[in-house]
Amino acid sequence: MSIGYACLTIGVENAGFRSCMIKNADEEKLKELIAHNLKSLENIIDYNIRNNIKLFRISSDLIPFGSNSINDVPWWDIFESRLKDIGNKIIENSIRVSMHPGQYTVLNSPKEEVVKNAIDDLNYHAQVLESLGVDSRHKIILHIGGVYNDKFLASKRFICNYEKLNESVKKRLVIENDHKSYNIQDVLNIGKSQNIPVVFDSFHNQVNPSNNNKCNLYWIEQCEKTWNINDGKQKIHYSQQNPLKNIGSHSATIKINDFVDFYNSINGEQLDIMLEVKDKNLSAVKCINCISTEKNITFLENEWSKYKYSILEKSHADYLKIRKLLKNKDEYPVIEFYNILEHALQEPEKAGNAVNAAQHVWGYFKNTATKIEKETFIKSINAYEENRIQLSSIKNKLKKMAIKYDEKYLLSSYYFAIK
DNA sequence: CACCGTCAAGTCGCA
DNA sequence: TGCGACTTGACGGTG
Repeated sequence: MSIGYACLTIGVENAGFRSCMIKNADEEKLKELIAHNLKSLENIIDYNIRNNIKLFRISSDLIPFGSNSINDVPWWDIFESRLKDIGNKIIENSIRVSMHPGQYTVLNSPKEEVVKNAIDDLNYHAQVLESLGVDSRHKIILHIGGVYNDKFLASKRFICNYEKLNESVKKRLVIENDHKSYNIQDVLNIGKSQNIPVVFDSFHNQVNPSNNNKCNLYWIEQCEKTWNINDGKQKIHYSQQNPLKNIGSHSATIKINDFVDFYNSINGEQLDIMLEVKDKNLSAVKCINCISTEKNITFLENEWSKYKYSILEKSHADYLKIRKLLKNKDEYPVIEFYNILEHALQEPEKAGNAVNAAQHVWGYFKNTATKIEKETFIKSINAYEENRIQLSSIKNKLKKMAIKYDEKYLLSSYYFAIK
C-alpha cells in the first residue's frame, strides 16, 4: 500500500516547474525550461526517496507545450540520459509514478481537431513514461470527457477513439470518474467493456454519485475487477471538499480524522491511494505516518522539526501542547499530534504570535547577520506591528537569509512554505 | 518586490 | 451565435 501526492511540492528547494507563453516558446527557451524542469523532477524524486513516499504523479507541465506543435524539440532524444537517470531512481526505489492529462484533454469530442489534440497529448504523456523507462504499472489517468447532450453516444465515441490509440498509450491508460459528467458506474461500464482499469475517485463519487446506497468499499471492489496483473496494484483517488470554495474544490489539507475513517472503511492496504490536496506532500507524509505499521516517535519528531515555527506563529498554546505530547518516547500519539497541528494552522494570523515566531527564526542569524540585515529585520518587525507591511514580507527576508547562511534546519522547515 | 491580469486548454450554460 | 465561467500555477507587465 502506498500513499502519494500530485505534481508539486511544498517546502522543497529547487522543485518548481517553469513555463512560458506560446509567443516566447522558441527552441532555445524550450530547451532551457525542459532542462530546468527535469532537474526539479529529480529533486522531487530525491525528496520522495528521503521521505519514503512511494507514489507520485508527474506534472504534465514537465515538458512545456509537450503535445503542442509549437514544441518541435526532440526532448526525448536530447535529454535521453537525464530521463533514464531519473527513471532509474524511480525504479530502484520502488516508486510508482503516474501522469494525468487535465480536463482539457478530451478524447470523446465530436470535433476532429480536439480528438487529434487529445491523442497527441496522450502520446506525449506515454513518451515521458517510456523515456523514464518505467513499465505499464505506471499509469496515465484520463477522464471520459464531455457529454454533448447524449452520454451514450459520447461514451461510444470514447470507446471508438480509445481503440485507435497506440499500444504504448493503451497499456498505461486508466479511466476515472469525474465530479460533473461521468459517475463511477458510467466509467465502469466503459472500463469493463474495453478492459480499461478504472480509478475510483471517492470525492468525485461523493459530489457526483451514481447510486447513493452504495458505499466506497462497494465501488472499490467493483473497480478492483478491472485491474490486471500488468496494471499493478489498484489505484484510487482521495480528496476532501474545501469548505470555502465551490463544490468539487480540493481542500487545503487532508483532515486526518476523516482520512482515517475512510481508510478503515475500505481495505486500504490492498490499494495505492493518490491524494489530491493543496498542501501536497505535507498531507501525504501526514497520512503515511497515520497508517504506518511501524510506530516510531522519531517520525513525529521529524515532522515537528518542520512544523514547529508555523505552529508557534499561530498558537503558543498548541506549541506547548505538542512539546508535552512528544516527551514520552515510548508512545506514538500520531492522531492527537496531527489534530493539534490542524487546529493551530487554521487559527487566524495574530501579530503577537507571528512576531514571536519570526524572532525565534531570527535567532539563527543574530550572531552572524550584518549590521544592515539586523537593522532591516528590526524595521520590518516594527512596520508589521504598525500594519504597514505584511507578514509575508518579513518571512521572505528571513528565507533569503536562511539561504544565504545555509541554515539547513530552517531550509527544511515548512515555516516559509505554509502561508 | 508585491500585485494582478493573462495565458492555455475544451465544455457548457445562458443571453 | 457568441460570450463568460470554470480550473490551475506560472508568466509577465505595472507601480
